[in-house]
Amino acid sequence: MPESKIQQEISQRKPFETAFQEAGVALLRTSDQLQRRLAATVEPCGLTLQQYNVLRILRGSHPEAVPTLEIATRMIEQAPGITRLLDRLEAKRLIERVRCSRDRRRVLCTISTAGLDLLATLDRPMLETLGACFESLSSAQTRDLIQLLDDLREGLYSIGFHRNPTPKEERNP
Amino acid sequence: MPESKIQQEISQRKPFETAFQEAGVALLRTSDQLQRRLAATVEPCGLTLQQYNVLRILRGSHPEAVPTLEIATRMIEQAPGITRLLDRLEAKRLIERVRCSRDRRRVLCTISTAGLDLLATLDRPMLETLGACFESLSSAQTRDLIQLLDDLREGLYSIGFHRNPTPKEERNP
DNA sequence: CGCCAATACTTGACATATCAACCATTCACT
DNA sequence: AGTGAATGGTTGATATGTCAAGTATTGGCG
Repeated sequence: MPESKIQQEISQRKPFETAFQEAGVALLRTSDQLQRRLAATVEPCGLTLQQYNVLRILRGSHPEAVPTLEIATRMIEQAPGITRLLDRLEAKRLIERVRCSRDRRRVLCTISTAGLDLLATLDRPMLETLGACFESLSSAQTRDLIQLLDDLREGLYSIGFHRNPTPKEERNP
Repeated sequence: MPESKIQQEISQRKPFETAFQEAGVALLRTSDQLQRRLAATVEPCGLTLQQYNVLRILRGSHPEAVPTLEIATRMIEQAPGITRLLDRLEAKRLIERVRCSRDRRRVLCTISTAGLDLLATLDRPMLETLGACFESLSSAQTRDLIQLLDDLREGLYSIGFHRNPTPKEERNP
């Protein structure tokens, strides 16, 4: 097997110089594919994957509200445009926002009933999509993959500009 | 170990229902982090990661030209906006485009000397960034990761690459 | 030859992402 | 209190991504 799989996929003529390069390309490419399939699953509901992600976060702590920037730190992908993301969800009446009375700088976000209903209709499709995507991996392989990715992120965070330095304590809202 | 690493990172209270979910989140999140570090490495040269990727593809087949859509298929991330991506690179004089005389529908792209020079200055920084990112993985682990991602994509491709066929319902007004 | 479908892009309209500058509020300290 | 720094979030300019429809060219078929 002179050629790697990724090399064939992107029709690359020269082999990778280092395994890092191949792993990097494989990671980015695989993630992109998964992302597209998940996005296609939520798209019929008029949601982007990021919007779906926000709703999941809010459902996770429902009925407690979550301040804006804490949502940002919990996102799977870094989202600097969190305000406008929330604007769109609020415009669709899927979330509600109120200013915190104890600390008036904060804006507390809650998922609405409509949001909960919408998420409920997506639960099964999302699980099915994910299941289909990971069908080719055994459960042992899936565990290995999780472990490797965890290790990889561990190293990544030590390099710099990480968002979640320390999982901070809960603050009473 | 009641909590998984990812669960801590995104401050998730409830554990994942399936290993697929955890693996999916880990994959997307790790990829996002890697992507940001690579993007930060090419950014000082005024390039996005996608633009860098195009230049790499063109250098790979230099001095032979590559038609537009073939670039798109070789990209790491799917890029529907390939035309405008090339427009920007051409505006910066990093690539050149000419219409193919044998098949006048095609547009052939070549990397310019300036493009080659620019890439040359980025070779070392990119290798260093990648090396730093993968520092926490042994070479055996890196190989395992590549293999797992390859297997995963294998399954992904078999699901179907087509556009979302379901004609969607009307969205929120 | 003449027509039509397929190919290879290109363009326009719109949604979203990104970075920096900004405002309001709170905290720390004198 | 009173000032300055830090925090929490918003906004504006600009870049980029995405989908649908459009143009030009080619290849196939009668």
